[in-house]
Amino acid sequence: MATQSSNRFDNQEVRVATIGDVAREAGVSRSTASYALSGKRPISEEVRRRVLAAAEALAYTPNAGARALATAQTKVLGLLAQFHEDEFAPAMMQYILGVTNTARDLGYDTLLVTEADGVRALRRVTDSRMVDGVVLMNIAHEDARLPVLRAAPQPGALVGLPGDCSGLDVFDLDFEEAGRVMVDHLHRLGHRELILISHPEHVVERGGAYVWRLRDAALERARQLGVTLHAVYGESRQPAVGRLLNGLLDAYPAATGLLINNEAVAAALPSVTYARGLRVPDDLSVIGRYSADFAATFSLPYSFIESAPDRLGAMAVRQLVRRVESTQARAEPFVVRFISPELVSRESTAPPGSTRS
Amino acid sequence: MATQSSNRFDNQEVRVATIGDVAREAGVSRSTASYALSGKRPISEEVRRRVLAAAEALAYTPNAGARALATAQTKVLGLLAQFHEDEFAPAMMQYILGVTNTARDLGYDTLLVTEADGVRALRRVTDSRMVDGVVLMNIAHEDARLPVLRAAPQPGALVGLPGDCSGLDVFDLDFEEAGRVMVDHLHRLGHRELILISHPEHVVERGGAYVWRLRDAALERARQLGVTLHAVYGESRQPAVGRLLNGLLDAYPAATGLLINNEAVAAALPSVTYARGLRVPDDLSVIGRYSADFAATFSLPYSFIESAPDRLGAMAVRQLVRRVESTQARAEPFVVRFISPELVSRESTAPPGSTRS
DNA sequence: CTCAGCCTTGTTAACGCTCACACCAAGGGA
DNA sequence: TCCCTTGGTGTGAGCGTTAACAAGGCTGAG
Repeated sequence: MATQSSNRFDNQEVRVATIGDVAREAGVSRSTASYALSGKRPISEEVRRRVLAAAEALAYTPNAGARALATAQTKVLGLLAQFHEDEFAPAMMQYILGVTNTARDLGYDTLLVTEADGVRALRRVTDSRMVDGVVLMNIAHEDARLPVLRAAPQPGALVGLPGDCSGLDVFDLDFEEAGRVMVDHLHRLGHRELILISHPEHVVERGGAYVWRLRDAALERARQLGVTLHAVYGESRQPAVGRLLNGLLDAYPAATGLLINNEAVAAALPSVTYARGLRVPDDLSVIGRYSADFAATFSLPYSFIESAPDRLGAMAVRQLVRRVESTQARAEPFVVRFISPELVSRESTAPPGSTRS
Repeated sequence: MATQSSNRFDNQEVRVATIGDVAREAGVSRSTASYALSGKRPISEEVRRRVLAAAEALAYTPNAGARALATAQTKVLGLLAQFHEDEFAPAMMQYILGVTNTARDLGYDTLLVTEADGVRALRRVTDSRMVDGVVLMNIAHEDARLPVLRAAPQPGALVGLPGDCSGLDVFDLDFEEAGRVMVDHLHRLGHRELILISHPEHVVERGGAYVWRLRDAALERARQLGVTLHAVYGESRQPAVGRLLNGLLDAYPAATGLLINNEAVAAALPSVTYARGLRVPDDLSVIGRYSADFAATFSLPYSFIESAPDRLGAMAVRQLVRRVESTQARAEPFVVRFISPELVSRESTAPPGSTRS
């Protein structure tokens, strides 16, 4: 179970090379070594070679803490995500990867903070100057973190739309348009009674605006088109999801289309339709809202609105880094950008067949 | 689209309070303020109150970079995860949360590094002293990062079993035992022909030992028990997964049990069984291997071996922090710990019914 | 009365890096 | 001839924090 061999920590700390060591090895001053490495002022070819060789030989890597102290830049971005009880964590992964990968491409590392108390977490990472900027996720309509962010010395970017965007760069899917696209699409095919399943009610209570943004826009469009739309809260776990779906299909036998603004419900739907002998799209047309990646990994055969989590994460990071790196960019007005919902066809919609009932 | 209001970065940097400001405000020296805040040496009640009040009034938070430089401790752990093309990212989320949450409980933040080049990433975060220790995930049998980790000045912990554990703390599910438990369980119920679906072949080629560890142990046990076991590679995406499953069920009509060591395949199975009119467990017994959380969110109705990602992440972090914080703990021998596979019943197994064919 | 020893606080030197400010030599224009 | 520029390099201060060392005042024992 446990090896008896002694370990590499037995002998005292191996001292790692500093820029002073590199300078000595190359026979120059510390600043010359620094400049040769950074290229921030002209250095003779001869000296530059010697410094580079010395750095290579000593496997020199600048000490991040020291550099941060001297430059007031950490080259780290904070990523604040909140995972509430009962939330659908797996879908989050795509957003996170969008952020970490883009950050790295731009030369930044990412501090992932999943602390439940988001306000305290944000205050901690900004006040301590651990990060040059922050990306906030899981934005609530009235998000308690926003006042803290606005007062922070570092810039920040949001993935998700809050009630008040002032003083912030905001990126989100255009959920209103997504709702309209869903309704339009099925209306055009001839559907006249639809069901829209959103997230669980507690998500709304927590201020998850994307729920009502899509729903209200869908309801409005349905009203304009004379389509009946039953908008209901969803569930995020089994067996509640299954019960809910069966209950809805029983309650609205004339509904011929299903709109799903909730990954967990979409994931649960295939089992239910198969169990009930419903054919998609012959008996029931379905449109979801998630990412292509998510669809592929979870065998979701439905047409869907691409939620583009990676693109959103990337956009937020790019704007954030712009502000971090340029005083000029810092002074620019804040932006609120929406990604247009794109309907990806998986052929799960068709003109309504005979009524299901 | 963009507000015209000027922003808070227009005026120059708000200088944030340093410990010097706190000291001045409290009328003491910097070191006294430091000691009063850290409690590392006795301070009179009177002075301590003054310092605390000053710190409070100035909203003082220690500068992380400066502290790191002075103490040679960053209070940050690195989490190195590699997301290979075509890998099943969502299942990763649970492991990550296990790490970040436990780290935070112990007073550490987490630097999430998802860079494709894991060796370079590891070298960067350790050499630059950005982190006090690292947790490595997605361990390959011959993982190129391990030599780097062994040579690093910081301790590290692995989630996943490499070929050579020397000089490392390792935590993993006991995949061998998991394979045996699966086979034993179905054998006891009377099954005599089973199919085991693993990960895609490229996972094995990349050195994903958990694939063959479970498989080989299952094959060995099956041999001992006189059970026929068809072990095959899986797929991780639609529509390949569906094709694979259908193909297998056609190819082995006498098989009455399915063992699934692959989240993506498990997620895809319900659609296939429903489509084929197969009842679980009446016509087919199924056992998966994933986490309870995963099962709940993805409506997976199968009995499964709990893979306990959160527990593994937490164990790794706890051991890592022990080593980071205590010279004594550093000198202790390295450990390799396996979590025992626990079979969680969802009643998807039963004695074999009439042969499916 | 003196001095060891404790309690409390201050002084100062790091930690490793960057950058503003010299400084020097060589070359070119007036 | 002198001065000014320009290219190349060194010196040293400072980033904010900690901690080793020093030092003062007080108590109590001899």
